[in-house]
Amino acid sequence: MRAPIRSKAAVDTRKVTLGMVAEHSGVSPSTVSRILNGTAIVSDAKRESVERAIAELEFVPNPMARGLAGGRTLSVGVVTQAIDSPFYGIALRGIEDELDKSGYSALFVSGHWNAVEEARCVETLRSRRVDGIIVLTGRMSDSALRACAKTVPVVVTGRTLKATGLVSLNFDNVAGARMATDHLIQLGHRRIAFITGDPAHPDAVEREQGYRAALEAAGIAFQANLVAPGQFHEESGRLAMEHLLQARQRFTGVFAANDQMAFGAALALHQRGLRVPDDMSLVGFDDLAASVYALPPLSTVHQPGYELGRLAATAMLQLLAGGKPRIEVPAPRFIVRESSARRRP
Amino acid sequence: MRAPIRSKAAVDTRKVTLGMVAEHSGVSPSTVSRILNGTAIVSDAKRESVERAIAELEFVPNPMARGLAGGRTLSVGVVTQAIDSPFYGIALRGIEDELDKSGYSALFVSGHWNAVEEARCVETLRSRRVDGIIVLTGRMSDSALRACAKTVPVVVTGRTLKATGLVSLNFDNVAGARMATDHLIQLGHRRIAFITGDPAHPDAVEREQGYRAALEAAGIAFQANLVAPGQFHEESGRLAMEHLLQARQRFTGVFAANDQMAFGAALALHQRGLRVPDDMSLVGFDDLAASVYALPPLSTVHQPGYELGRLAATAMLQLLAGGKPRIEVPAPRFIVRESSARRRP
DNA sequence: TTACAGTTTGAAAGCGCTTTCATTCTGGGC
DNA sequence: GCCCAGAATGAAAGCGCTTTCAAACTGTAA
Repeated sequence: MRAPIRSKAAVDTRKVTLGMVAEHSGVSPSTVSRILNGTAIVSDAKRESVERAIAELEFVPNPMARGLAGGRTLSVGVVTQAIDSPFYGIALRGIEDELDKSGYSALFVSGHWNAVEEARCVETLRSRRVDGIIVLTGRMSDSALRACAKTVPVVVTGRTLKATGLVSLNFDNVAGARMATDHLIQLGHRRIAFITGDPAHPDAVEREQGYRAALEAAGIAFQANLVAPGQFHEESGRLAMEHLLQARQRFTGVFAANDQMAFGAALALHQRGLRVPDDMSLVGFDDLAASVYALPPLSTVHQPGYELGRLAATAMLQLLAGGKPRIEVPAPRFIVRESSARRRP
Repeated sequence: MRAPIRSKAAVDTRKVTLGMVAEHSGVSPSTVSRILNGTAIVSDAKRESVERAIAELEFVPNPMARGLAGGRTLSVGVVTQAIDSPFYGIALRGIEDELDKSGYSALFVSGHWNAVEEARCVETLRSRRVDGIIVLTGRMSDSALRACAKTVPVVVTGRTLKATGLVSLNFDNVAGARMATDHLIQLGHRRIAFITGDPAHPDAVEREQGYRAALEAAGIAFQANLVAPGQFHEESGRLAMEHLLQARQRFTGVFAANDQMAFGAALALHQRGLRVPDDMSLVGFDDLAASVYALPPLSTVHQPGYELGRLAATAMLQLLAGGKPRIEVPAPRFIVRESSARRRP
């Protein structure tokens, strides 16, 4: 550090220690620590003088020392699948924002949809002594998660799981998928194709359930050949659509288990010269930021990614504070845009 | 990962300390530390016995203790703008991947395109004692960055800057923008609109330079009223296009300073019933993953986000190792897809 | 006034690791 | 056979903070 302008405090910020603050304000280190952490009652006089010293010296506690001594690191690990995923990205932001408010910081690691890598991620986080772990969906087994929760607070999204030290936040995928399918049905569609997500992913299974439930409720027979397998990414959506089209199935609407696949499907349609929604209605799931700008803008189930992230962080914070979080996940909403239209007579 | 099967070591991993390893293998803690860090020569016999003990006990060094004692944290901070940005997201992944290989981990913080927040981010990172800081573009002044580099190694993208302890990786935006514009010119377009990025952002300025340079080289006069200001996000692109259209300017091609704005522009065009590329050619910049799935797929300048991230991380690693990184940033390439076509006679 | 519960405070012992510094071995060179 | 440079190792002092534990007060009941 060179010419830090700030007048008095040309002090090398990095080197100001709690001890110096103590000395500067004429109290013991213990007292400073107590004030810092609010661990005990301290007379107003001392508190004030210490606070002044902290300000003057620009003291910033060293998180490592804190962590070493106190056993807490004020950091929480977040296991995501891909840091660049459009859906998880926004959730990460929610987590970051919320955690930040409480002075915690997030450590992101990506499992890349791979149980082994995910386990490694958790190890990494544990070795970094994070105070808690947030798992965004992920591939690890429920039991692994439970085991993990034995030693460190865990918040997991995309599952419903009960255990001590473990909070799960599950979005109602079944209801969401049902809304999407119902929407198509209400527009007069009867032959509705479905592009699934990766079946190893609970979200995918639940969304298929919703699709089937809607069909059943409307008295439409489920047809296995109207279901094409996808992997939740664009290319798989394109391929699935391609597949559906090649199979010469007749259908007028498609529900893709997420928006990314819907984009891929839209491309396949475009390449075949089919127009959305005139020739084919298309709906997705997630309501990514990009869906508003899809051509045509995509009708889809809104999933509050940012909010979900914030809620997960909130739950973690409560867990860390020793509470029993009661978190309410927002209900799904269907957003009608331009990719779905009444079935042409 | 299931039940913690591993026979003997049902030991609580988190509690195995270097001291225990020392005891277990009959040497002093110093020796264990030396082996761990390769700081000195140790007889083969001891080394072996220590390594065995480490394996048996499943010892994992505590990063906090290491950090406290040794002054290194094996973590590098990354200042990004928005963790959910499609472009930066992929770069983050590159950074993560590369760092991971060397046992470092990344700490991401988002500045949200705001110099003040960014400064706070840097503070946070410093207080966490990261070993180095990678800044993805960002808003801070060059001098602030230089000052920062005095105390901790810094790698910054999106600028060209010389200083000790500071590496800058700049992508050739001018050349890229020129390629995009040239492409349109070669297709016969003469009246080419440009949607700028946020002028506070160097990338934006450079891309405009490239646009102008291409025009000039082709003997086309620059027209200020064919330039509409954007902010690098979709909505601003839509608005800019709207603006251009309303101004009743005549033009047959549009170059948006990034893909996100191109998406917005495409939507505006769509809403006006104008077709791409038949009525209007559109090109972008960045080559986001989503651009392949845009309708029609977007012609754009490929920017190697992942690679850029990896390179930044590599440079940081070299800096940390005390080297003088010589990093070569890949040259821009133009990717022709379907959003651009020969101007109709 | 004395004793005692309750409240503030400080001293000191770590947290788990790195790193001097000193010590014990080596093996040559004389 | 003796002395010394150099190699291998260990002892111990921190790194900056938290957290007992005990000491020093405070006020109050007897």
